[in-house]
Amino acid sequence: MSSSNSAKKKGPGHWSTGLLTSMEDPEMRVDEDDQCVTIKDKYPKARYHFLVLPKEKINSLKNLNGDNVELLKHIQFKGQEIADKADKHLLFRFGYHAVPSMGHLHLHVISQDFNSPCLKTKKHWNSFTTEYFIDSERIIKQLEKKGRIEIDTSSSETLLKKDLQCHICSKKLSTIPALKSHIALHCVSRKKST
DNA sequence: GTTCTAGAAC
DNA sequence: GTTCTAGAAC
Repeated sequence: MSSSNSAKKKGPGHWSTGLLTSMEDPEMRVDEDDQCVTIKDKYPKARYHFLVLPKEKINSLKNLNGDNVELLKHIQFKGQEIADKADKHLLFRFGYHAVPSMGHLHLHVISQDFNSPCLKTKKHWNSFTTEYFIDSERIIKQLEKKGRIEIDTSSSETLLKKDLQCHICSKKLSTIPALKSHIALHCVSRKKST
């Protein structure tokens, strides 16, 4: 009896649909316009970590075609605007994960300090500091040129297992805590010193 | 994507 | 002994 769950209330759903839920929650929205919504990442991997999502239902990079170029340019512009508003003096990157865990296309807008307690694993680190993180500009150029995005899933998996390496000076570190202590010494994730 | 935790690594 | 990683989650 307890196994019947055809109730009208819809539950939280599978974890991978979490972004859609967050997108629709007004309290999560940092910014919104006719084409896209910006939210804070629920588990930020740096001091500033936002996600920009198109309102149009696009599941992943593989679903993009030449018609989406203007939308992607708009999403990147929005991301830059949000980053600028957050902190003009911090370096940010704007890009997509090669193989994201969460459904619905999302641009990561992330400051390059990577100073966050939510950054805990090798996968976290490598997903933002190796080629697993694909800059928005590259995605847009490839879309303009080829009309679609090709991702090599198996080589992406390999990237996540790479040895830990500082994104600024390339020093190799053996553990996450050692890496975190190391990057804290770099104060160069700022654009300028005034 | 996260949480939890066994056991590897130190 | 503690720290840290990595794999299951029904």
